[in-house]
Amino acid sequence: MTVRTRFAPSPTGYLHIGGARTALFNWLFARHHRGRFVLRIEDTDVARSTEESIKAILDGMEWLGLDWDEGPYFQSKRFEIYRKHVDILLAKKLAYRCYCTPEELEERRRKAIQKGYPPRYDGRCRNIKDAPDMPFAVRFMVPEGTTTVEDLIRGRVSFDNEQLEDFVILRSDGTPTYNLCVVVDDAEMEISHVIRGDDHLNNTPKQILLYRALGYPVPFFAHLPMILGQDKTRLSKRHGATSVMAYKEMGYLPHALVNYLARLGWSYGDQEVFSRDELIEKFSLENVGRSSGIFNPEKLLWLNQHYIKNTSNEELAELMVPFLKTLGVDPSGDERLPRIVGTLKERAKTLKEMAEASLFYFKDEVNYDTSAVRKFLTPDRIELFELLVERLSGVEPFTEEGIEGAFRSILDEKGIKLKRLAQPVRVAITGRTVSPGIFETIGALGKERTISRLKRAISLMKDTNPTV
RNA sequence: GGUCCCAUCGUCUAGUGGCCUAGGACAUCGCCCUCUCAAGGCGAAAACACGGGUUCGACUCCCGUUGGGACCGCCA
Repeated sequence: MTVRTRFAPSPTGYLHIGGARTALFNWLFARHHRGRFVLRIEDTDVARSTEESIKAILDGMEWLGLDWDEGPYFQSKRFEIYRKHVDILLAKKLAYRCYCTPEELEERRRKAIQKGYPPRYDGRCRNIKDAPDMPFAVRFMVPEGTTTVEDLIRGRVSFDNEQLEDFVILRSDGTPTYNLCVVVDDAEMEISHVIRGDDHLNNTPKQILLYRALGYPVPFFAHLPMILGQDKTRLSKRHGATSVMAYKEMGYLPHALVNYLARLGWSYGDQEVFSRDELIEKFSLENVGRSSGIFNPEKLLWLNQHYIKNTSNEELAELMVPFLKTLGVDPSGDERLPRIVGTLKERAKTLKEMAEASLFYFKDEVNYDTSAVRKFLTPDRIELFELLVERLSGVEPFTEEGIEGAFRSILDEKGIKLKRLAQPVRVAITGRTVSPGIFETIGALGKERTISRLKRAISLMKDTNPTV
């Protein structure tokens, strides 16, 4: 049997963290088994579905590298197929027309809750005659008995059919509902494994009943635990960024998010870091946990930092360009970029952070931190700086080793510690007290710029009444 | 309210009856390294929700309690 999985989002918003993980697990399962991964857009709710949302979901999938083999299929274009299935059920007397109006149902539901009864449809239209002129919905006739879900993650879960009401499969406006569409599509698209969120477990018996009524084979089910926010409630906007694309904008690497999401609910011994191929190779439903997990942004951040650190300078240079541009820097043609990135990548948690930290390399005017200047750019270092300018000018080629040599020669002569010289120089060329290593910073900045910044600092120090 | 699911450090988790004095990772704290900040290294603190069984022996199996979550729509 070839494995076929699917991701079936409804386009009523962006691709969020929870959806992305569901998509990822389906994708991993399909790839692991060399099966097919299908994308299907569940847009039967015409009122709430939007084009932007479809695009947002596709963009998110693409960014994460979750490529699909078939689709996207759109349920809105398959209404005829669903109608046909409803007719079959109607003909087999496994479904019936219901003439109750939504208002009546709402009223009855309200009363039931008030009296403490379960708010369930009572099946009153089961045996009434068809009235051709009246608007109707179609309900599935739930048989008596027990329905058991054989879940690959939860095990065997049984439901008493009495708990299932005769649910609507076709609305009075002629559009089909979720439970019907999902079954028809999964059956027709020959989905072998339905891997989805825990929140669908309670729908599963209804769907199994539908598969049977329609004469379709029942697929395997696997219900993934939910992802919760810090307060243990279902992850939502209140918990901060939940849109996948928001993470792109914040400077996350797609694979960091993939790695993080994979480990939220799934594990492989003590291993935390997985390449894409490793994930595919090692993923299995057996190692998916059963309890819901809390989304932990700090661990994601750590993974992001880890991957930034381990990405090549060239690649990072390219990834950082859009972030620089939004900061007003156009680095195109600047050959220093890979090297600059190299000095920053050990200490950046996001691409955005890295871009911000790199600004001093590009701006002609150093943005001085006043208290740093006051503390480190004092007149007693003028001589040291002049000496450094002289030595640095003689360094050719301008390599890190050469730069360090220039520094060391001064330190030896003056009998001072590197600290004495490095901090003021750092302030002079970056404007602040925190930066990458001083030699690599100077190397990446370049000879001309370094010397001009040192000279500018010297004149600042000479100025008894400096304005910075 | 009814039904269903879940329960190991703050968080993600390892653990499938003796290997557990419960392991790893993030976060936290300390030390080392050091030109600042990071990174890195070393170390510390930190958990089997509770109560009953079953068993020679339970984190592991069963039951209950408690707690959390989901679903109960002519939403998906």
